Amino acid sequence: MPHLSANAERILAVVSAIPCGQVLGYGEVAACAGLPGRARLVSWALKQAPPGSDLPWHRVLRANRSIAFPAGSAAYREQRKRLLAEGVKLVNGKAVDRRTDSERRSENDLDRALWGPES
DNA sequence: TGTATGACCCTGA
DNA sequence: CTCAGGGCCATAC
Repeated sequence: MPHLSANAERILAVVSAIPCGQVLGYGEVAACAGLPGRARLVSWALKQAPPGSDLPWHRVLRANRSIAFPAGSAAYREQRKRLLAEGVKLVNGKAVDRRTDSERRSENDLDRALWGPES
């Protein structure tokens, strides 16, 4: 196994800690690993990561929540497949994790209860 | 040593 | 919404 830098190790650790059904941006992962502004290092680390590992690489998206691979490529389809399998919706090429969705739903319910059905 | 490339990001127009 | 400009870091040539 090639020896990865400490930075790359931290990055991969953060990625592996992303809960199922949730997604993070490259920049967010970098910041979470204590490397703000080093989004590029995240992509590099993911490429270096051994295939076959349990690393949930598919939960890492762009800052705008879109898949980083060229649309239609094999990797793109693979990532989309894995995300859908975890309940992550893909609307207009952009991902919406379940947590945000349910939060928004309960938020709407609360708003309706407090303010009434119409605005 | 210097340039080019990438699973990127932010700001401003 | 798009586009351009600058920043970022590791690798390859």
